[in-house]
Amino acid sequence: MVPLPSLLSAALRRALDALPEPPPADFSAPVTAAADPRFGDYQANAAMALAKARKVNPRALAGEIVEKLKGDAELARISAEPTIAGPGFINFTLKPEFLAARTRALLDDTKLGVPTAEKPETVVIDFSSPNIAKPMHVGHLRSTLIGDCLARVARFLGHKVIADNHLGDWGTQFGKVIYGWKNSLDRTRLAAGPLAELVRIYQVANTAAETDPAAADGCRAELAKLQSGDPENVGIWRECVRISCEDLDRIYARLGVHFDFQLGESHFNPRLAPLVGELIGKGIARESDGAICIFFPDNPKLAEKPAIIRKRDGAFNYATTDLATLELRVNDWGGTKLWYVVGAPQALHFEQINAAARQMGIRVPITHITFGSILGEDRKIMRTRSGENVALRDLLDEAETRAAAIITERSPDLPEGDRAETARIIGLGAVKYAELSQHRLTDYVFAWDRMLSFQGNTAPYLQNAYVRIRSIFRRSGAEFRAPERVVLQEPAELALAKKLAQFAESVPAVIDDFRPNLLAHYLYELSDVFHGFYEACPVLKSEGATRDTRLALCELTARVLRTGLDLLGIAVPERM
RNA sequence: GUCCCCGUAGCUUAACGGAUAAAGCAACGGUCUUCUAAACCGUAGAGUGCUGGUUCGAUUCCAGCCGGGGACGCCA
Repeated sequence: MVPLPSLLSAALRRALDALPEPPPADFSAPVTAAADPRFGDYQANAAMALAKARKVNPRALAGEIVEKLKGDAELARISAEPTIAGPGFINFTLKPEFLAARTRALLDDTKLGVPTAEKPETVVIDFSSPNIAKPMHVGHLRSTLIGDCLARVARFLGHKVIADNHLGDWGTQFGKVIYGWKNSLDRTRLAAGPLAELVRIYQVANTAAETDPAAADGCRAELAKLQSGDPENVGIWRECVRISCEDLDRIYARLGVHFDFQLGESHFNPRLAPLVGELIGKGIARESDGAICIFFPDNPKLAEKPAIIRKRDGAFNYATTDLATLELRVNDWGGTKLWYVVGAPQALHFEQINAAARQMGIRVPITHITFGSILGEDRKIMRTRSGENVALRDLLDEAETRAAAIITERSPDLPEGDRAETARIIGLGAVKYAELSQHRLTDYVFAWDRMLSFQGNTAPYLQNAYVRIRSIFRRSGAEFRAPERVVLQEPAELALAKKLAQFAESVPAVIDDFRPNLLAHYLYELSDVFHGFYEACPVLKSEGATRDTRLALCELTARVLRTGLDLLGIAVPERM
């Protein structure tokens, strides 16, 4: 199904081409949803843009374009006669009959009007990427939720998506973990809470390394032994990875986040030395101050910022692993787009990776999808080591607890057995929506009340709209059957039908600029319009075609809400 | 010092270069004998950090400044 803006834009293009002096083929003539209902439903600023280039009066040019539009039979089917307003806007108002037909057609479309990508890509998305041996905290939320949402949306649009969790399972911290394991492990605690014990021994070793040079040397020695393949240390490392992954799997299951692969940094270990050798051989990398570096003399911004791919002590690092990962994603997985949902502090790193990839002959676009920082009360970025930041599990627990309290208070009739599950859905939804509904580049200070709000522009508001619809269908006592015809009369019906048709535009917009908040915003508006419809238009008390139409609008709204929320990774309850 | 991101009502946020800057929270006042009041309606509240520039049109693009966050060779 072709989205409405595309249909209108095509008509506009035909009109432009019919002008005595048509604009060039690359002149873009987009049609967008009107900023204000008073201006109709859709608007085009092509006349103003074209008039600017030609230095003519925009309103006069708009008049010429509208004259051509009037002769367009296809447009006449969709829109009333376009009008000219303001400095030269061309405004379209959809015909109720057209909107009714579209609403009816959407009921038969499993994609709810969202067009499939014309050119399907193989997108490899790198997100979440926590470090092993540390519990996930609220700072991990952004990458995890944004990445998961982008993966869901890209998949829905028809792209092949490979979600990869690039676990930090092979770093300097393992020297400390192993040192701690050998010197201060408490087996009883390990049995009781494996991950907590790993964190504890890490912290003990870390503190020791900071104060006692002998302990610091010990940590380094354990790391060196691990990296050289010492069986005992490798065994301890494996056990740590197993413990951590069990914990991570639980939290991802709870979040409903899915990965196709979870290849940690360690996976690429065997490839690092050969890769560096090849890069030296090809003249891409060279020695500098004892380290092996890739220089970027052609890039002014990176001219003095080489990427170090082998440290002076012979060890490899982050950049080396990322380049090896890149090879796998492009050569073995056939990735045609690589997306990295990683915090803004790593911007320089990814510029280097991008530049290095080009020198290696990799042409696949690499996009670093940055996001703002989650700050602590001190307005400083939340870091894993600072300790006082909130564990992700605690946040989710608190979300469910608060949701459960509200359910008990407001919905005492909800069966006891359903309450825990409903609290889970609502609590988790609130947390996810709080994150996904805001612009990804905004920094924000973590606050419980912000993450756990259940009123206003929140997930429960959208879930409540869905629940109200489900309630109507429960009371109607009959399965929904799509009517022969949809007949739109009331303003609230028309408004809802228009908003439903815009789902088709909202979903692709998420991918265009990696902005889940655009979809969240659309779903909020849809819910808002629905609540207005709900107040104005009784469904079950109406009769005949009106009742059929209203039931159809309810059903479609429910489908769009369920689908849209699912793209955000948010579930819907049947009751709340 | 160089570079990157951010700066919008009291608070939290929204707005492909477009029309009178849009919501939520908090405040105040109304709506449950009528499909779930986690809802709806109404009142009040900013002219988008500052100064310039480009444009018919700037919250959006450009320059400088101020404020906040971050990055800048052997952490990841």
